[in-house]
Amino acid sequence: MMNNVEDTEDLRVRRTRKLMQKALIELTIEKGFADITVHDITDRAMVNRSTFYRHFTDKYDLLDQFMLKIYELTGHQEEFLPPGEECPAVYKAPVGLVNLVQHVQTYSSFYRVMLGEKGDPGFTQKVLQYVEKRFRHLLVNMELQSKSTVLPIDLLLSYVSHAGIGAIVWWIENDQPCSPEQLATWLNQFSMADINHALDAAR
Amino acid sequence: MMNNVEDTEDLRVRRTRKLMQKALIELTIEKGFADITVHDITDRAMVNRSTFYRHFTDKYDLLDQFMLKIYELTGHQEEFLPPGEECPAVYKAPVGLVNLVQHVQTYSSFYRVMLGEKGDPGFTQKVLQYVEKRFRHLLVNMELQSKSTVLPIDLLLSYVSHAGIGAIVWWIENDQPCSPEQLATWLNQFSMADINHALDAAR
DNA sequence: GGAAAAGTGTTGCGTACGCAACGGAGGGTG
DNA sequence: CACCCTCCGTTGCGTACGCAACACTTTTCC
Repeated sequence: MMNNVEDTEDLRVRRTRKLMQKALIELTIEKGFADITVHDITDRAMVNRSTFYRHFTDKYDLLDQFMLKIYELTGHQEEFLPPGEECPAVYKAPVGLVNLVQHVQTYSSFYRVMLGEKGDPGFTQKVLQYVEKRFRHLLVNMELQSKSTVLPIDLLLSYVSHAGIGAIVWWIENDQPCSPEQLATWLNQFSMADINHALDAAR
Repeated sequence: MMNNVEDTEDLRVRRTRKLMQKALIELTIEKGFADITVHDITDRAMVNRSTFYRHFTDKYDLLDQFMLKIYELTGHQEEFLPPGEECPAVYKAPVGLVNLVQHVQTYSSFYRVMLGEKGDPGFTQKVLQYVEKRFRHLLVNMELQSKSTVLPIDLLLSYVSHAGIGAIVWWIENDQPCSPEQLATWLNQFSMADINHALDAAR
């Protein structure tokens, strides 16, 4: 039991989880995350309540497993700036970032709620932590993290992470006024500019 | 096995059937009824193919079971004109008719295909036969069917049934330009006028 | 306050379903 | 013709799930 992340070949398992995730998303949009009960979810998903506990410990666990999609989408961050190289005037946004923004667009109603007042603070925190982690990873790949001695690196990370979430929030609360690729490109430009600016200051 | 119409308490059974009906509707809209295979349906519904045959003999059977909804919606035809009474200028449409039109509206994309060139002729025939049956039932309730000796009653039934379908087709192919209640009222007015006219001619 | 109701989390047993495999009927392509 | 491929329809076995019931905690309401 509680075979959490892994492959789960059985069609019944995949279907059941999909139905419950779908129910969670719909219900979150309708009444906010806090007011949702396990009974609500299983009712909507046409699944017995006991089955819920075979897969998840609670609704937060279900939410976490939904977030795995984000990890998958951004898991392969192939592209990064070669060390010491100047930033070109026009960036092509990394594939992972475009995937992420497209994913947000697909579930925009859900994210609008979850990142807002009727959402879950823990969710926002987890998203922030993951974004920070990705940025930290990026800096490691750039082999530049050691140079930054003047400006605290954690300040920089918190800064760009919150900024990225801010851009996403603006985007979904204004009904995605630009394409995902456009937003991803801007996000990439701004965050890279911030990072490079911080590194310049540190030199 | 093959417990066709009945209650089917088990949640798994109801869910499985619902998922397959949903898949059928979606696929019909996407590629037409003729091109759908059992594999397509089970794939979309996230159900094993063998499970399909536990519930239905083929896709036509699945389609038939979807039509049961129509029978349920129109099953209780409470209101009908008292015999010999004059038709009032403004009708209130029968509940069953309003329910039917609302149901068509809910699945309008599906009916648009099914009643059109990419649909199934047998489906249209079944709808027509059912509508005829309802009209025949109505005439029996009005206790007026015996009076019609000049005009063949089957001609009248075929006339008003096809006319009703025609109105529905116009309605869904023009994106429901009026409310279901409005359409139901018109349908009721016209068909009742036709029936009474035929009866007058027979007198 | 105290009772009723709603929500959580767990259990054993029966069953609907997934899986793999089968044979068979078209239906195109060399 | 033989060959492959798709789709159909069925079967036996193992398993995920539904159901009912349970104790417990938290909410709601008079």
